[in-house]
Amino acid sequence: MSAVAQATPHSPLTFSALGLEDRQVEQVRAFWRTLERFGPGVQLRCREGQGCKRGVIVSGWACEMRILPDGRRQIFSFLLPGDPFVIEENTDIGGRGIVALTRLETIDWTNPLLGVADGRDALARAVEEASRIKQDRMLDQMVRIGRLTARERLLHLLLELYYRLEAVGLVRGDTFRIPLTQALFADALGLSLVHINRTLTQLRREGHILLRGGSVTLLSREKLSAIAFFHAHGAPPAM
Amino acid sequence: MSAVAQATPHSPLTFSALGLEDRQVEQVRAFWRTLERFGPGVQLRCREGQGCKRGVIVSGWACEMRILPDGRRQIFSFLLPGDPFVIEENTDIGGRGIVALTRLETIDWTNPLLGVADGRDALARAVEEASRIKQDRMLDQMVRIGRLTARERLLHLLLELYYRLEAVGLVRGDTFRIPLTQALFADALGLSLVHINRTLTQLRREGHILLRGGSVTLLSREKLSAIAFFHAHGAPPAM
DNA sequence: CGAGACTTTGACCGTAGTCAATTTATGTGG
DNA sequence: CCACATAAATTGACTACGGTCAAAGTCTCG
Repeated sequence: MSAVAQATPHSPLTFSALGLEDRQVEQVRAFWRTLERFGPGVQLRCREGQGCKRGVIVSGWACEMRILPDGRRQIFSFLLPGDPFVIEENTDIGGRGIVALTRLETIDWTNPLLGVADGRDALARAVEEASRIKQDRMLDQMVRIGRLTARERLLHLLLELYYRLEAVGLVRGDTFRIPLTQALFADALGLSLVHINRTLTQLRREGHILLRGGSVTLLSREKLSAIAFFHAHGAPPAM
Repeated sequence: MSAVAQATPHSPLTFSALGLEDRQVEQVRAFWRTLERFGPGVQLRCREGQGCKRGVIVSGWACEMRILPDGRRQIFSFLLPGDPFVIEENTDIGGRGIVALTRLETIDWTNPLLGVADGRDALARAVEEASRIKQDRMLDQMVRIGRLTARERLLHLLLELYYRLEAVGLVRGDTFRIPLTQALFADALGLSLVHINRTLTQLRREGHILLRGGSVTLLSREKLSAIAFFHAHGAPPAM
């Protein structure tokens, strides 16, 4: 419970996982000086000439997406508090953009911790692990849009978000805040806005979910997981 | 003229012809001792207890896929000669399996080259680059199955395979060998076998492609790329 | 030549898309 | 606190892309 932990009210995972010692607090302060803020809809970009930028989401949501020349969009993944990300230089067509979905805060994790051998290893390991889990989620996303039905896709995505947010302490009971419009669901799941609406309505009528005013509640995650073939990734509780 | 793609058991090349120094010959021999063969349909697995296995495809095709409990399949990517791959321990449900689609030859790239400083760096860089490009292709795959129509998906995938195979010298003119059944196309593109068949028939009738007996010809890649919103990855010709 | 795998075709169905209008938040300035 | 503007959600009518089922035709290879 150091000053560090208190400085991250929205993101309990990021630093506690690193086990920083007191003498490293100054390093962390430097870390926080790299804080950046973005408004909803803003695309994250890296400085001119720099190869790329590596950061971590502190608060807010973002997404990785591509836009086709004719306007179709595909969202690849959602970035939640605690998630590391990399912005590539090539930000335009054919690439992958990162866009803030809410007010967003990020920090840089490349420079400040250089030289802190211990923290660096822990950080590297944590980021590597996060990267591995993210790859798994990319595969989940492909299965969703490639082989699941609309209702399965929605439930599968909601379950993923539930467990990711739970891991960073952003779930209360069975409920969490979700700043996604139905248009964003559509672009993430490869469906039309209208069909998302109808499927959500159906799921509500069947008593599977509650969804209003930016909050979702998943009733009986057990049952929903079975319906949507969902399996959680990351640190498995094993038994 | 890729050495990797062409190197086969029949290759009569002598080491002296390659200009290798004596001390390197043993390294290369060790390298080739890790050659493994798999038959079509066989799933690649790692030794018991080992964390994972890293290899490179020498000849043949494979794919990464997941199978759902109810039998639905999603193919994530195809592995072609020259492609590096990693086999994870957890090979079962919820994971990602690598399956040979043809007779397959692979080599290990972890042990043998350790200690060859120069080669190690080059190898590491090459694999890192390959990994980056593969990530980009994963995003392409998501756009395909999430936002493209059946005809666009097929053309987009065929174009990807064309350029990847061209890069390793496996294309002659506009034509290349493609060991994929229509069922595999279906599982890769999130469509049904029947619809793949109809779409292919249509593309043939329209004069876009030739496809018979395991060979494809792409007529006018320019036009097809425009239709399918295709952009090649990897070493960009830039100008 | 025969068995099995693969492809092709037809008939019909259903999930999801499109278009368009209406209703309901959400938010902002007066 | 209300009026208005805008974004988001909802609903209906209709369309169509793609799925399913089933049968027949081809190709391969032992």
